[in-house]
Amino acid sequence: MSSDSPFHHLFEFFNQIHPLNSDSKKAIESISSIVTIAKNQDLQPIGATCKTIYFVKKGLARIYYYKDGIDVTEYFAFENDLIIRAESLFTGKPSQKAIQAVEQTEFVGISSDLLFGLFDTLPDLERLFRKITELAYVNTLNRIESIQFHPAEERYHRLLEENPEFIQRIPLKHIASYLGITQVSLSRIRGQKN
Amino acid sequence: MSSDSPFHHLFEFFNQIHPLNSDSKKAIESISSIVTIAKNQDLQPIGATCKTIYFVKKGLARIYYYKDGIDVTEYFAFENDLIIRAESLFTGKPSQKAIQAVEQTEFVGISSDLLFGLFDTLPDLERLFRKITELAYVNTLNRIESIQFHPAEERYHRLLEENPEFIQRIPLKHIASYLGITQVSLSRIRGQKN
DNA sequence: TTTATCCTTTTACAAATGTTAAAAAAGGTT
DNA sequence: AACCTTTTTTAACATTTGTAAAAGGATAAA
Repeated sequence: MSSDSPFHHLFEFFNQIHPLNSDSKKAIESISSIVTIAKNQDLQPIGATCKTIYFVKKGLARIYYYKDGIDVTEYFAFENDLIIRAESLFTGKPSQKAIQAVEQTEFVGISSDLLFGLFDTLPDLERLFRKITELAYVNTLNRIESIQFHPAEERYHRLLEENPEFIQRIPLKHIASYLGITQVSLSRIRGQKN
Repeated sequence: MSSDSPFHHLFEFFNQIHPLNSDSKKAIESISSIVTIAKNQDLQPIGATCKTIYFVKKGLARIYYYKDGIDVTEYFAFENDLIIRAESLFTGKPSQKAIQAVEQTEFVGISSDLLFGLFDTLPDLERLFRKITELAYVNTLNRIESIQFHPAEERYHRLLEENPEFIQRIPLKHIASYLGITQVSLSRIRGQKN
C-alpha cells in the first residue's frame, strides 16, 4: 500500500483498531470511491436509506436532522473520522438525517451492501467493523453521561479544550445544537467570563 | 434445544437478531452459567474489569455508577434483556459501573474472554454480537436525541407509556437519575396534572 | 406495636436555559 | 462602496430544573 494511495489514511485509521491483511485491503479498495462535496452541500438527501459508510479524507462534515423544523447537528467528523448514519445503516430504514460538508470535503465512500457481503469470506473485515461499532457505542454512552450531568457551560469549555478546531471551523449555531442548547444560550455562555 | 433448557429464552432472544446454528448454540452453552442475585445486591464490584455478558432470565437489574457521590442509573434490563457494561467490556478498562439486581434476579452469564475466543472458529457468533452492538448503538443515539430535545416531563410520560412496568417495579429515585433529573423534579412532574 | 430506616413528596428559593425580538457584526454579491 | 443575507450577540421575561430542608409514608426489624 503506497502512502500516496487515495485510501492510505483510511487504512491507517483501520490499523489502529484492527489491522487488515492485504486481501481485505484490496477488497475494501474495490468497493470504495472518492467523493468530493462543496461547502454546505449534502452528500445524500434526507429520506434515503443509508447504503454508504464515509470516511473524511480532507475537510469537515456533520450529520444533521430537523427537529421541529430546527436544524440539529448530531455529530461532527474531522479529517480521519468515520461518519455513518447508523440509525439507517443498521436498521435498513430510511434515514431522517443527512451528511453535510461544513467545508469543501473529500470523502472515501464504502458501499455497505458490498462490505457486508465481504464479511462472509473476509472475517477480518467483520471483526474490524464490529470493533468500530463497539467503540462508537462506548463514545455515545459517555456522551449521554456528559449531557445528563454537566451543565452546558462545562460541556462547551470541555469541547473548547479537547477540540479547539471546532470553534474555528464550525458555525456557532451548529455547535449550539450539538451541545443541546440554543444559539442564544451558547452566546450567553461565551460572553460571560473571558 | 428443549424449551425448558436454562438457556431457552437466551436463544429465543438471539434468534430475533441472528439465528445461530447448533454448533454455535452448544458453544454458547458451554461458556455460560446461571447466576442468581438477591434484591439490591451487586453482581460485581465497581472497579473490576468486566469479563461477562449478562442476560436477564427473570427479575430486573440496572447498571449504575456514582456521579459526585450520587447513585445514577444508566440502564435498566428486564426479563429477556442483555445487560452489559460496555464501557469496560469493549475497552478492557476497569468498570466504574456495577450491575445491581433491583429485584431478586436470575442471570445467564457468558464469559466474554471465551466468547471472543469462539469468534475465530464460529463466525456466526461474531456476526450475532456485531448486530447486537449495532442495535444497542442505535438505541443510545436515540436516547441522546430524547435527552437533548425533550423536557423531563415528556420523557417521564413516554417512559410511562412505553414501559409501565418501570414505575411499578423500580424505586422512583432510580427512575429519576435514569431520566437525568433529581428525585424532587420527578416528584414535581408526577404531582402536576393527573 | 414500636422503632428505625429508607423512600417520596412538599415547600421556598436559586440557578440555568428557553423564547422572542431586536440590534450588531460578519460575509458575499453586484 | 452599497446592498443583501446570514450569523452572532444582547436584552427582557418565562419556564424548567436544581438545591436544601422538612414533613409525610412506607417498609422492615426488634
